[in-house]
Amino acid sequence: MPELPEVEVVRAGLQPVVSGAVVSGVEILDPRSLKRHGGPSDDFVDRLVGGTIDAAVRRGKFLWFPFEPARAHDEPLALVAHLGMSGQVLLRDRDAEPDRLMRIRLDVESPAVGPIRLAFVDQRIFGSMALDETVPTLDGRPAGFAGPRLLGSDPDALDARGHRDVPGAVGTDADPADWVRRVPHQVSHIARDPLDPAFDERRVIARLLARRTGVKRALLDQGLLSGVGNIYADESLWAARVHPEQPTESLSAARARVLLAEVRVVLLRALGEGGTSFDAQYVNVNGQSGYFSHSLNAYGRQGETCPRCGTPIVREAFMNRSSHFCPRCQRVR
DNA sequence: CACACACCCTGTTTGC
DNA sequence: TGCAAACAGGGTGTGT
Repeated sequence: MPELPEVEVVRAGLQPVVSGAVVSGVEILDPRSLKRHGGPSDDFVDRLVGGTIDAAVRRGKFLWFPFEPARAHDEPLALVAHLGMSGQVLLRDRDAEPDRLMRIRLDVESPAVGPIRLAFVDQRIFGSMALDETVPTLDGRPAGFAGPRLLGSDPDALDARGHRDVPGAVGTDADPADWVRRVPHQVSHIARDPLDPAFDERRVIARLLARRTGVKRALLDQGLLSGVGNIYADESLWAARVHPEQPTESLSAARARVLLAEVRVVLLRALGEGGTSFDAQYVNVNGQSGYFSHSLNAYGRQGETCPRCGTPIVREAFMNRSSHFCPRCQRVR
């Protein structure tokens, strides 16, 4: 469940369960799911067991759990999870039948719900878990979103750009905990996402216009802005009436602002519908699917009519994937 | 530094 | 029905 809304749905589902939870047991069923862990499986297990998870934090498509090891460590650690193309984190009873494609099993004692299992399930093994050191954020702002509820679920908390920035809430500037302003080393090169209160819109637009590539490639560059993948790139470009191959250097700042505004609208709408799901592969922590697939205007709709003008949506090969757009509404100009 | 591309993997769906 | 090919929403490393 790979893009920002789907990862946020998972994060929000885990946050109340993992906060303050003590890890009681870890089993690596497939070591390939630890490929981003800088050490052997034994090291992963040994350092995790007995420790306490502080929270569930997300930046873009990356999810991590700030973590206090059983024995005081010189540097704060984080358990980093990336879902890749097909990863899931599912909450299961410990005596439940194991999920067939479970790669990592984490048993925790949760203050909120008691003993429970976090099952890392991943068909294609593009996802991973890892223990990683953390570094302070460069701008001194919170490293990601760690709120107690789904991002965007409280309309009163959103500012004009769709940002949530509530003083005093976990994961905002007012939170004194150390982990709030520390980011896992392997996430530190990932840019902030467009729903992050610390997202620097002017700087991102300046960098976007300075590139010499197609605008969709830029939208997918997680070092420029994070959280947008193939589905939401296509949906945002459709909403903003921008062709995916529109050269970035030909965009006006005004058009770039409109595009980023549409990115936010699309991400927030998807959040409101629990994310996009095409099948059982993409589910929340309880195994339930979202509904945004019913709201798609371009993605996966090749041959069907554009909801705006009635022209058939086309699909074109793009970076080993596909772009879907309306050839009439979205022209290179 | 920025960009384009190859690569990593497996299970399910499709088309013959 | 059986089989192979196509397909899938990710990030990273490398070479230019």
